[in-house]
Amino acid sequence: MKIDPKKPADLSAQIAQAIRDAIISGQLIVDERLPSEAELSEQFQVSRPTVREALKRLAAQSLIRTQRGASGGAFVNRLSFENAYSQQITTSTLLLSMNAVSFDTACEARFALERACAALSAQRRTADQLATMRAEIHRQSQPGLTDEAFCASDVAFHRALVDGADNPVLSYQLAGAVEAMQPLMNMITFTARSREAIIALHSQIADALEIRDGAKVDATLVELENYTRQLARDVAQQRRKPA
Amino acid sequence: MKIDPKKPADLSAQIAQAIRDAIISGQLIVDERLPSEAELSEQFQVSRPTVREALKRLAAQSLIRTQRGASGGAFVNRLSFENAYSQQITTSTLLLSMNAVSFDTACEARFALERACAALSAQRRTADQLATMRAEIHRQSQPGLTDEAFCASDVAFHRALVDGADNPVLSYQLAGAVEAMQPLMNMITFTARSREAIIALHSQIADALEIRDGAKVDATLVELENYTRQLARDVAQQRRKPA
DNA sequence: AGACTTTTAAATGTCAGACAAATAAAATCT
DNA sequence: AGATTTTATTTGTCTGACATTTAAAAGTCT
Repeated sequence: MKIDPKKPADLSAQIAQAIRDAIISGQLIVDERLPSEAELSEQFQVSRPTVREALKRLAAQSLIRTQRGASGGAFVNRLSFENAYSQQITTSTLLLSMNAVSFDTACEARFALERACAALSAQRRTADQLATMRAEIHRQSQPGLTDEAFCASDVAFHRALVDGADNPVLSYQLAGAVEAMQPLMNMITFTARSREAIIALHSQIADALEIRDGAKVDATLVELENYTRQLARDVAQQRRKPA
Repeated sequence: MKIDPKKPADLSAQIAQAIRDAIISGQLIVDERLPSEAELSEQFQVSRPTVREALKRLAAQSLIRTQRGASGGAFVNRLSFENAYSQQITTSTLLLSMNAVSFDTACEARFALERACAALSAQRRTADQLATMRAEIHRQSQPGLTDEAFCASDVAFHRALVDGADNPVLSYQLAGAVEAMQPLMNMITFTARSREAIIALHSQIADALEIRDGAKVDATLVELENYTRQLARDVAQQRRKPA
């Protein structure tokens, strides 16, 4: 683990990269303790604040965790799927908002990815997951539900669908796509009629999953995608010429 | 932008979160300059090193960039797709290696996602992208190619396929899945015969894309997935009883 | 001896003050 | 006016110190 002494700027970034490389390459394994900040500053020939800046960079990526006190220190973190989820969601959300990704583009990506899970989920979904989906459908049909609550339930429904594929890597990838769509979905106001239509499609999906008909799930997702995009177009149109 | 003075530990994390929230909520917009470190330390009533640790955390997530000198400072970064790619790849790679995700699981996810692009790519792929794919196929058939180079070309091929869908969100999501597979793929040694088989399937995919036959692309990807998983099984078997 | 309490040492968290280096704007000179 | 020098601002880094947390060691009592 060495750093280039010729490039004096961004020492903390170099040190962070050196430690990151050590973790990625397996030189540092999960739960292993890094040398103390004092030892690291001696190893890299920099001051402790510089080492600390490097460690904070790694902590921001959940690559390490720190613990105070005797026998404390910085430890290599097991990057859990949950940690990765939340990072992915933050990143995806910012990516969409900062790059002015259109609703259509985001929607297309989200449904394309979700359809990738359809067949697997039809094969493997558990009774529990199906029950979750039914429960969310029921919640969605409650009167007096706010748009935010409806959206949240929508996310939970699709989350259960994705989890049905029983592949953590897929769930992880989809988490970003589905959750990052929420701010965009929140721009849509769901009328009673549009909610009905969505709930009907959700029910169709649940029915298809119940009989493990992957093709039907896929087809219904296409319908749902088209309907969602239509709703977004309507909102855009109404904005253009308001009443 | 306030922090809780009652929880004295992890001040830098709190400050980072406060600034992060301000960025996500749109209070700080792209390319806006943050207050100087001195001003921030006064605002938050902490020392400059603490502020710096917070800023480094944000820099690690590419949320800000810093510039030295007069009229320098920390600026809100436009989170580009490219920045997000590399972070996603790092995260995905670590996620797979640290959680002992099986080859089958990763492979299944990767191809499921890639198949999600197949139909779109068949519709929209440009002549350029097709040419890239042909070029990579040609490279793959060169004799004396190392396994790493073959893998790299394989990634480039699939990258072009995904980019053909002309949806940056899809490309971003897929980047993680495809690239994170590389360390796992590198465990496979590609014999001359297996390379031939893969190249044949690649050619089939390119041919199908040329005539914009999405279903054929999809079917061939299924074949490729099965073949890849078979190769991995063979490697595992050979390891169990080595000659 | 064993269980409980106190002390101690090690580590991170935070602070204050200082200087170096880069950089753009202002001032100066030709 | 244009080129050069100076200056002020800001980040990057260092030194040294103290606070806080925590586990282990030492001590104490039963």
